[in-house]
Amino acid sequence: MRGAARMIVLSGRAISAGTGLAKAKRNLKWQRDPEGMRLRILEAAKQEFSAHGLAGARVDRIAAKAGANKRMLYYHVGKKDDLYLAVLEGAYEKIRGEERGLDLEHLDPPEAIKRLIEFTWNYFLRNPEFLSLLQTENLVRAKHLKRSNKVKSMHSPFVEMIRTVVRRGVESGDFQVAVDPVQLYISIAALCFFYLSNCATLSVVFGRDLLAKDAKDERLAHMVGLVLAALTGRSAELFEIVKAPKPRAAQPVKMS
Amino acid sequence: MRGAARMIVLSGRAISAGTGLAKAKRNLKWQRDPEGMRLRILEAAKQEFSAHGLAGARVDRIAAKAGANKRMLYYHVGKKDDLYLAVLEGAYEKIRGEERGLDLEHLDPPEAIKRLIEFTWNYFLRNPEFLSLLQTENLVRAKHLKRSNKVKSMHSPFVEMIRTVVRRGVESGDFQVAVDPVQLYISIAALCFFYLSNCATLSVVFGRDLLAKDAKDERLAHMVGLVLAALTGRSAELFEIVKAPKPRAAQPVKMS
DNA sequence: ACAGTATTTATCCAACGGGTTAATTTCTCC
DNA sequence: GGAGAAATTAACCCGTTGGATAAATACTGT
Repeated sequence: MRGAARMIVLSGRAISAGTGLAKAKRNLKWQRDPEGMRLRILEAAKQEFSAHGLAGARVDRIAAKAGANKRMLYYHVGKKDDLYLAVLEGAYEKIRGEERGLDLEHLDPPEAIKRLIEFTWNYFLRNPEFLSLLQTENLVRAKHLKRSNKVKSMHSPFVEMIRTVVRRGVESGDFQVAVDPVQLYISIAALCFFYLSNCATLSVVFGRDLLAKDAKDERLAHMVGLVLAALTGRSAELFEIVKAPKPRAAQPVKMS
Repeated sequence: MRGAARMIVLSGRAISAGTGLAKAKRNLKWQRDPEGMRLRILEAAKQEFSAHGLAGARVDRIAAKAGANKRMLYYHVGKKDDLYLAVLEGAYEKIRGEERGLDLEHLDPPEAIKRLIEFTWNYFLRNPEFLSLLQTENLVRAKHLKRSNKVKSMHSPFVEMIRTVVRRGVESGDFQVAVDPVQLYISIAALCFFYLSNCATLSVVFGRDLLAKDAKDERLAHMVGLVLAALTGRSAELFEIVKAPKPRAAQPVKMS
């Protein structure tokens, strides 16, 4: 239940929306809005932690970004570490929620895998903070995640989903191998995750802008082609079908 | 040229190796060893930066770990950022060096790809700091890397190597597709990198120890199978050949 | 309208952390 | 054997930062 209807107050000064109303309570300095405040704090914290990591994040900056007094962070959430964990849990909740919304049961196996890859790719593109947060959490060896019962109980629906898709694919003859769904899930995540999270260094090393529209399209086509080719064994067709729309652009990297 | 022959002095106190020698110069507090000092500083910095990231790293800890006075860091290398860049450059130099040592020209294409994957996997396993450093650098959008002419000029030999391997594979009929070598290189790195760098969170999420011997073997087999199956189109055989040694262990993850 | 509570602001502070200054010691070359 | 340079230590500086304390203000039920 969000208190979203409430007027939002920034840094102690009320936004005089209707002037009339504001004048009525003339000495109004600020309004209460605990739920809204909490949300703004978590949103600001998410930005800060994903932009600077756990150690690099600054509590004061979070407060400023949330339009709140620093004390509010401790009042509504807790100390820096608690704040960070809350953000992390929120991030997992969000992706798990979207994952559940994507039912692939009714698609034929290759199509289902393709859609799974596309979803993962687009989710990462739309939620770059998620990538940073995961990296940050891995830097501290999942210290916080281990403490979090909430996250531990949030299993991704994808593993079981992949298991049945693969089984159906094998039975129908579409797929030639019954790969371990966990391995496949990790591989799909890996292909998307690494490209995007290491985009900056890769772009420098290869001297290409890997986030350009064309580059992203090409990457998605490659990933889908790679995985489906491996599963179906029909490499040639799949790689071509997938990248069909493009009339074969010249390769930007030159060799000797 | 390392001054390695010199006696190493820790935190201002000489290690009295030969007692006789030490007594000869009785009031000896410490010895000079600029090259050794620099190496120890960089090694300590590498550990610190990879363990805690750039913002989380502590200059004092680096000094302590190097058995040096804090001032030495600034004297021999520079400020924190310079230190970090030096470490990063060193890491790139090291991997590029090993990459060059691995000539795959004389192997037949599938074997070459297999060896490439194995090398990447094992390098990451042997040099986990490299993974952290890359993540850290990406968190700051490759800020330092962009400033580094040294790294920018260190092209990985793999891209060109992959290009010729793929071409040979297509010509010989081993491979069914002429994938873009950059995409393939990124994909191989991704499969290895993500699994290892996100090991901690993945282990929590899946409730498995992904670094157990068996898990690692299984992962390597999966990656080789996936990539080679995609390239050759012979999914079934490859996945089985690759994981042949194992008599099909029971799956630890249970479903409904 | 008023008492009590929930929410928010205003200040403060002790520890930390990067970086610097100045003195000390060892080495090298004549 | 000693002067000058190179390497190293010791001590300090000061802005930052996470966190805490206490006072003020808005809301709620009666």
